[in-house]
Amino acid sequence: MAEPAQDPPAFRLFVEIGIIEQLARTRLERGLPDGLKVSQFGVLNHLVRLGGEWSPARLASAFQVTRGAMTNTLRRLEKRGLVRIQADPRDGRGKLIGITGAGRDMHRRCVENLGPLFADLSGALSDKDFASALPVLEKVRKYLDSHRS
Amino acid sequence: MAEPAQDPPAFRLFVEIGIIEQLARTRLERGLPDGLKVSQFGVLNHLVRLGGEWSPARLASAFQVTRGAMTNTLRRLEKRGLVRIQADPRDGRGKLIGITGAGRDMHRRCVENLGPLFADLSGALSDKDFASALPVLEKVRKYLDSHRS
DNA sequence: CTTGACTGGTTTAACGCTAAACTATATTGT
DNA sequence: ACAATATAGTTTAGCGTTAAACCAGTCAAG
Repeated sequence: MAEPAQDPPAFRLFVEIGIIEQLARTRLERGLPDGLKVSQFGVLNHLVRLGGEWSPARLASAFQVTRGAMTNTLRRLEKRGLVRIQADPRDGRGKLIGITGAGRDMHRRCVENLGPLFADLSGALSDKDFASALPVLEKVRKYLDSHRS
Repeated sequence: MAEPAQDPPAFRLFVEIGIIEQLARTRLERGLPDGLKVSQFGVLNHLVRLGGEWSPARLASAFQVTRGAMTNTLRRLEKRGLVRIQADPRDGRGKLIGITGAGRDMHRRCVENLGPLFADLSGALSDKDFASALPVLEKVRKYLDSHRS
């Protein structure tokens, strides 16, 4: 049912990645509370883990999406009261994004809801499996990131 | 610039996959002739490699997208004359998709245009690297595929 | 037969993403 | 100081995707 094995390994890797991305996204989204999207949870998770105030541009760069996409994500998060958007006092063009208390609560709920899903996955594959694939993926990501003409 | 290392390996793997999918898709699309999209090239490649006539439902299942998405992709391919859509003589509901001569030509042009990109990538990573990540990704894909409640 | 359940394909609404154009503010070089 | 350039954020158009509702044709059990 997958792609023919005659394709070169690099190509097959991209095909696998494309399919997994699709399946994982819809799967995660079904587990996220209140219709929250993966992109929105990603930003919340980022802010909770790393803390502090982030400009939209830095967030866009961290997630490798366009600034337009980040504008959209942040607007939806703000509309729910999950992040706070202020003007950057040091740069008249800039804004600063911080997480709110409601944002932290929502993040906690997300992590709880996602727990069983990752637990199931850990039954099928070990952390070692995941860890063995990570270095290659990081290399691919860094290559694509730096060589994006 | 990526996701914090404190997240569990499975989570980090999904984050990497999400970012790579995005970067790879836009990168491939810039290399594809005449504004062809990755999803459209995927179907052409499938038909060229495996040959024969395929129903939209089988194609949707092969690529793990909804039938609605495949309807859309096939309509665009047909509008360009790259595939042929006929009624299935054995099933009044079904259709059969086949590639046309123009479709084969387009596929050849795609492969030519994509050549340099994959050549560059082979400079940064070996086939061995790709091959080492593939088994884990296949396991993840199969797990997500079978357990999609 | 005929009813009920299933499957194939389409359509629509809602969302995410990119690319490109645009405004406003910073920064750099002369 | 000033002009040219770069950066921050927004907006719009276009495409892809899912989910859900829908119609038409198939198939199996009474």
